[in-house]
Amino acid sequence: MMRKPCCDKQDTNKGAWSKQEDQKLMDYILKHGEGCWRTLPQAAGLLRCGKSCRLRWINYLRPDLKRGNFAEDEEDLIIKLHALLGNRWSLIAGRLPGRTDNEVKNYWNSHLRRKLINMGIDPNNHRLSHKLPRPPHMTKTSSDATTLSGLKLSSGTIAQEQQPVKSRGDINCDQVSDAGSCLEEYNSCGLPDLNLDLTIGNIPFTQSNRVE
DNA sequence: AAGACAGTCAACCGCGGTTTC
DNA sequence: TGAAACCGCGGTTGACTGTCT
Repeated sequence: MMRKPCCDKQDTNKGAWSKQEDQKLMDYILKHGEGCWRTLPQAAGLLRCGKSCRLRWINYLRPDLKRGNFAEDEEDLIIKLHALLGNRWSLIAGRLPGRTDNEVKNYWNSHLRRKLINMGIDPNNHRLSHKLPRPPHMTKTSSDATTLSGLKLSSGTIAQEQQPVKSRGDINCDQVSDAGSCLEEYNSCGLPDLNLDLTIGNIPFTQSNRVE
């Protein structure tokens, strides 16, 4: 027997969520917990598809969300992780308590990308870009390393050359599937030691607590 | 004051992997 | 075992807001 489609798109609302919808979703999940997004809208009395409910909960309603401006250590961590993982926003967000992948992605695209470009760093591969104008503090010859609020960026390969991601789950470091193992692979590949301290607050990046 | 433009971010879309039947 | 639905992800869009001219 075939399953029913997740929702009848003709009968669902789209666009911005109203306060009433938020409240219904919040009440339902706080009472029944997350999961079964397909049946949730009807059970919660919402004219939304399950996908939309999930997104709204994860990105906006979850009580453990931090929201507000990103701290400097959060910025540094995003940059470090992006150098390692590329646009794997969910993995990056997993290392930032209270942040969502959507939030990290938006922040990267609107702030951090430009910040790196202004520093003369190509945000795609985290290499110094020779085509871009380099700020004065980066032109000195005594040391060809620069610091981004504590993030040491050597002049050579800062991260692995970011190759186009062919498909989901396809990542450098021989198909590793998470940041922790990627770090191990990364260091064993003979690549530069980046001294990547991937911690935020008091949550160190370890194999035991790594995101899946 | 108003129109143009740029920046931000919530939400949608479509894809690929996984699960279910 | 294969087809279809589910789920989660990254890319993209579009509404809204702030700034500039």
